[in-house]
Amino acid sequence: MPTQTFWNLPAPKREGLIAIALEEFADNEYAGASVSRIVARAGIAKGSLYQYFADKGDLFLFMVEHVGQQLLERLRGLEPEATGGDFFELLRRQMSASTRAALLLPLHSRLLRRAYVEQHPFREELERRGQAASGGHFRLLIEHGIAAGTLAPDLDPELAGALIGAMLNGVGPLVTARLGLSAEAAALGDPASFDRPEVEQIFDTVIRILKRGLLAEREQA
Amino acid sequence: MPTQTFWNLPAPKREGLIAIALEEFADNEYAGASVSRIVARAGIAKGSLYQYFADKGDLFLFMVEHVGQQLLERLRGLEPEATGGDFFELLRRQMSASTRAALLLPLHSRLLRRAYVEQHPFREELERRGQAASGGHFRLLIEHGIAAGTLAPDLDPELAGALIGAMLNGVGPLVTARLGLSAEAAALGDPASFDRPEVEQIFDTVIRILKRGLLAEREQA
Amino acid sequence: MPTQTFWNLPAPKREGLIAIALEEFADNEYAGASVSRIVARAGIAKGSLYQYFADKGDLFLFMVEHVGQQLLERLRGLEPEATGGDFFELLRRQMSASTRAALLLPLHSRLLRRAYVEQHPFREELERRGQAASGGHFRLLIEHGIAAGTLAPDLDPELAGALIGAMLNGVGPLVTARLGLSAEAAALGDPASFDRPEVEQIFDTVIRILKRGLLAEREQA
Amino acid sequence: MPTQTFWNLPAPKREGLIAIALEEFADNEYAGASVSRIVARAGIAKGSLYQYFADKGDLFLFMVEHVGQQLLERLRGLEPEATGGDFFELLRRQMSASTRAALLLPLHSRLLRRAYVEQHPFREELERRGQAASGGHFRLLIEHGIAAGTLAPDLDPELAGALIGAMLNGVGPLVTARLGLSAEAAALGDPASFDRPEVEQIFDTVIRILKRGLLAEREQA
DNA sequence: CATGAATGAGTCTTCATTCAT
DNA sequence: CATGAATGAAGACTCATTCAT
Repeated sequence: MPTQTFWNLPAPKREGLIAIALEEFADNEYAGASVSRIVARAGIAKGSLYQYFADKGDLFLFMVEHVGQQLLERLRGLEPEATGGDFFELLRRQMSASTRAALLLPLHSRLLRRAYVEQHPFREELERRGQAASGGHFRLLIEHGIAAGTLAPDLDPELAGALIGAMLNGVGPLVTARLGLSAEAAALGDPASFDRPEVEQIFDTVIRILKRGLLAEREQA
Repeated sequence: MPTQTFWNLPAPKREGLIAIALEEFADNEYAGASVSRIVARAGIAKGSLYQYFADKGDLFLFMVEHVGQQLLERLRGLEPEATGGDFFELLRRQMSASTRAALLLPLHSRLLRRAYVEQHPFREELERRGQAASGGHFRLLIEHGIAAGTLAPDLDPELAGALIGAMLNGVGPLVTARLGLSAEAAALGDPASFDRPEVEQIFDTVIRILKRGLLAEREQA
Repeated sequence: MPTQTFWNLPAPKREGLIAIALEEFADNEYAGASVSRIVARAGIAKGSLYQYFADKGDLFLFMVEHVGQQLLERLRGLEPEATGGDFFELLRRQMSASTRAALLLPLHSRLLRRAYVEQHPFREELERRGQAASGGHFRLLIEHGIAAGTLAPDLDPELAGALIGAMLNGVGPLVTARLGLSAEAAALGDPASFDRPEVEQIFDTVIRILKRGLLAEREQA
Repeated sequence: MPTQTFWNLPAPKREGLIAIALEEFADNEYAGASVSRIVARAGIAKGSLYQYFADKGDLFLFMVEHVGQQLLERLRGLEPEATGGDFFELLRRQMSASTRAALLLPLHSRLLRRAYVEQHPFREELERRGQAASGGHFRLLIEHGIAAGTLAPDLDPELAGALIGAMLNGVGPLVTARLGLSAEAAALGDPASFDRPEVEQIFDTVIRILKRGLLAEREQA
C-alpha cells in the first residue's frame, strides 16, 4: 500500500511515476524490473520512492491493483453499461472488451497478465487479496444461467467458469496475430484497426462453440 | 546448446546438475534465477558451469528443451501409444496425460509453463525454434476432423485449436485445486492421488462441453 | 565524465580517490588496472565508485584529462610564463619543463604516457577528443619559424614537428637514467636533484643538434 | 623459455600457435591478452600450452624475442646486406627498413612496440635480457663517426643515439598516416604502396635534419 | 518530506592455472 | 605428451535499501 505521502503528491508527478513503473513492470519480470531504472526515468529521488512504498514488492502490488482498476474503468467507458442480453451476449461483450483492452492498453494488459496468470513471487499474496481469478466471475454467471434453465443443468459451474476464463485469455493473442499487428503497432494502440470483420468472426466462432457446448438441450434450437 | 564437455559428464553428476537447475528455473523467473545458487547447490565450481553452457540463457534454453522431452517421454511411458478412438477420445487422453504430468512432474510443468506460456527474455528465441505452441498441434487434429465430417464444417481450425489449447492449460490448476493438493503435496507427486472420481468428472465435463461445441450437427445424437 | 555526485564530494575524499586511481592507472595497463583494488585502497564502497563514474573506461578517461590538466598547471607554476626568446629557447624551456614534470610528478607522467603514446582500448576516443598529440603543437611553432625566415624553408613542418615531439619524449628517460634515479627515488620526486649540470648538458646537446638541423643557412652563424 | 616439447612440435602446429599468439599480444595489452582465447583460436588444448610455456608471461617473453628475430630476418632478406655508405646512408637504410617492416609485418611491429617502448609487467625483465634498446645500437655508430671526424666532436654519443632512436620510432606512424593507410590496409600489408615519392621525401627530410645537426663543421659543405 | 549519497552483497562471466586421465 | 575438465578467485558492474541532511 502506498503511504499517504504518495497520495499527497501533485497529480502529474504521481501519474508520471505510475506510468514509468507500469512500463517497467510490463516489460520485465518482477525480478528483472529495476527500482533504480524506475526512479531514474521518472526523475525522482530514490529515497522518495521508498517514502511512497515500503519496498519493491509493495510498489509492484500497488501497480497491479491500480492498473487493474484503471483498465476496468477504461472498459466501462468504452462499452457504456450495456445491460440486457443473455449470457452469451454478455460473454461476447466481455470478450470484445478485454480484447480491445489488450490493444488499447497493451502495457496494462501485459502487467495484469504477468500478475494474474503468470508465476511470480507475489502470486499467493495477490490471490489472498481475493482478486478472484476471472474464473470466479464467470462461475456466478453460469450458476444464474443454470438456475434460469438456459444453461445445461449438468454443467460444473466452477469448472466451466475456469474454462471460459482460459478461453478468453487465449483469444487475445490470436486476435492480435490475425490482425497482423506487430508488437510495436499494438503498443501504439491504434483502436481503429480493431473494427474489422476478421475480429467479429473470431468472436462469433468462440461464442458459437460455447453456445453449443453450454446451452441446455431445449435451448439449442 | 551444452558443450560436449557437459555430455561427457558422468551421468549422476550431469543429472544432479540438471535437477538443481530445473528446481531453480521452476521456482524463479528467469531474471530471478541465480547461477550462483545453482552451482552452490550442485556443489560444482562456477567456472565449471560455464564450461558446460555458454551463459545463463544457454542453460535456460537447454533446460526448457530437455525438460520438454523428458516430460513427453514420461507421458508416453504412462499411456503407451494408445491409438484408435475418435477426436474427443484423443483429446481426453491428452488432457489426462498433461494433467497427470502436472502432478507427477510438477517442476517440469512449472518450467515449461514459464517457457511456453509466460513472458520472458527468450520467448522469441523459443518460438523461433519452432517448439510449436500447443495450439498448432490441435489445429491439425481439427482439420482432419472437419474433413472427415465429424467436426462442424464452420469451425475455424486455428482458432478452435488455440481455444482447446487454452482450455487444457486451464484444467491443470483446477484439478490440483479440486484434489486439495497443496503445492508441497503436489511436489511430492503422489500419483495415486490422481485416480479419483472427481478427476474423471472434470475430464468428462470438459469433453462434453467441447463435444457439444465442436461436433457437426448430424453427429450430435 | 564524472557525475555531479563526484564533484559534490568533500575535497579530501575526492582527491584521495583521484590519487589512488592515478596510482592504479599509472602502475598498470588499462586492462590490468582493477576497479576493486581502487575502491579497496580508497576505502569506499564499490557501488559508490559507480555513482561517480559510468564505468571503468569513464574513470580512466577522466583521470587522463584531469591528470593532464593538473600537470600543465603544475608546469605553469614552476616556470612562470616565461615569454620571449626564440624558437629554440622556447623548445628548451619545454624540454626542461616536461622533463622536470617527469621527475616531480612521475605518476602523472606515466599515466599520460600510457594514454597518449601507448596503445590501449581508448586510444581513438582520446584522439577524437582532440587532445592533439604533441606533434601538432610543434608544427605551429615551426611554421611560424619558417615564415619568419629563422628556420630552413625546406622543412616539412608536420614531419619536423613529429620528430621534435618524439625527441622530447625520448629525453625524459635518458635524464632520469643519467641522474641515476631509481624508480623509487624518482617517485619520491626530489626536485632538488634536478638542478645539476648533467641535465643542463643534455638539454644543450639536444638543442644544439636541433638548431643545426633546423636553422636556415643564413642563421647558422 | 619454451620447453623442448614445444620445439619438438610439428612445424605447422608450432607456427600456427605462434601466429595466433602474435595476433593476441599485438592486439591487446599484456593484461588484456587471454590465454584462453589463444588456445581456443589455435585449436590446441589448454594444458598443452602449459607444457610448452611455464605461464602467460613466459609465452609473452618468448613471443617478443621470436617476433623480434623474425622481423630482423625479414628485414635482412629485403635489403640484402647493403654495406658501404657513410653513417647517414646507413641511417637512411635503417629508417627505410624499419618503416617498411611496420607495413609488411604490422603485427610484429605492434608487438615489439608494446614490448620495447611501452610499459608492461615485463619491462624490466626484457631490459635485463639486454635486448639493447635501439639507442645502444646507434651509439656505437656515432662513436665511430666521431672518431673518424665525420660527426661533430662535441656530440654526446649516448644521448644522440637515443634521440635518433626516438626519431626513427616516430617516423613510422607518420609514414603510414601520409600514405593514407587505414589500419586495415596496413594490416594487409601491401608492400607496393610503399614505393612512393612521398615516402622518399620523408626520409630525405629526416636525414637532412640529422645531417645538419650531427655533422662536423668541416663536413657541412 | 525530498534528497541522493553510501552501502556491500549480489549479479553474470572470465581468468590463468593445475592435474588426473 | 596431449588432453580438457575442474577450479575458485577475480573481473566489472547493478541491486534494493537506508539514512543523514
